[in-house]
Amino acid sequence: MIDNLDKNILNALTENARLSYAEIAKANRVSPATVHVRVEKMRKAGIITGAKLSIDPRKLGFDICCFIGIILRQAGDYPSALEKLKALPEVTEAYYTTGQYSVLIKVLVRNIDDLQKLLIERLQVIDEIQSTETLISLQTPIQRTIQAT
Amino acid sequence: MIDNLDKNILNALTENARLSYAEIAKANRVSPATVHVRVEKMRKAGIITGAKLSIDPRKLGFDICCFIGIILRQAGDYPSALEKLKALPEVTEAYYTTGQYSVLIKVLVRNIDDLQKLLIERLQVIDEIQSTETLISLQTPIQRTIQAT
DNA sequence: ACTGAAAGGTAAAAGGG
DNA sequence: CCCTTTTACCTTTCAGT
Repeated sequence: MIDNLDKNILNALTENARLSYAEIAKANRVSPATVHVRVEKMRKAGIITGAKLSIDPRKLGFDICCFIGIILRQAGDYPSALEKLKALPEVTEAYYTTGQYSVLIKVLVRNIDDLQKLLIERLQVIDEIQSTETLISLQTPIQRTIQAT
Repeated sequence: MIDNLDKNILNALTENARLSYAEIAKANRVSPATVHVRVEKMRKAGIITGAKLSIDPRKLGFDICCFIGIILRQAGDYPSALEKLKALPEVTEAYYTTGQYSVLIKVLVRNIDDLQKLLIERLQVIDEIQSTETLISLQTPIQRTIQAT
């Protein structure tokens, strides 16, 4: 399926997506054309889905990161609740989960006031939501990508 | 601090980090060199922290994504617990949080067996950890970056 | 399937308004 | 502060092995 060269290319690019194919090629003693072919192959296979710039949300004024565990009234409420969550730009991630909560979302907001408004005026008014539990993230000490092995 | 051009560049690149400066320049009716200067400025300011390849973990055999809420025995246990969590490659994210849990981690594993082994043999044996609660993510319907506004 | 060379395009640096 | 120009490098393609 994927060999060592593929893995090395993936691991190099997941660290730094703007690394040139030429440099990766040199490190792996192959030609830049080969790196190009491999990347295209993995893109077509759906292994590589894109490349995103990493930005520091705090530098853009989003000082608060938190997770909100959402408990829905009924399991069947999930699709319509999701549509309403998608409409909130502060919600950057959502996970449909088993366990404690039905949905776990990650939100970025500018300050505590914005968080409070989001919770009271835009989340808790959603009919499908029974209750929410907020976990404010004080620090993000680990942030990395899975290594291809 | 940052103007509209900066914001447009950020939003374009957060969507697709391999977009060429020439294309961004054309869309904003400025020269490619200007885009380059702005990007460098934002990199030096710490707004842009890097670029990462997005990959599909399932295509690499990591079929299970879950969040684990960790309750520590004592608040002071955090630094040493964190070091032990960093040593586990399956832990891709960690958040130090207020509320329900002390630490929330995101883990990627290949299958249920690996999850069970991780929980029992490598997490619950950590002295600083009092208890854990696992939320298995069945689906990730929202995954996006904050928009600069 | 990889390589090497060729063509086109892009990034980065320098100079001018 | 932004533009144009320039140079060097990079990506991408294709014929050949």
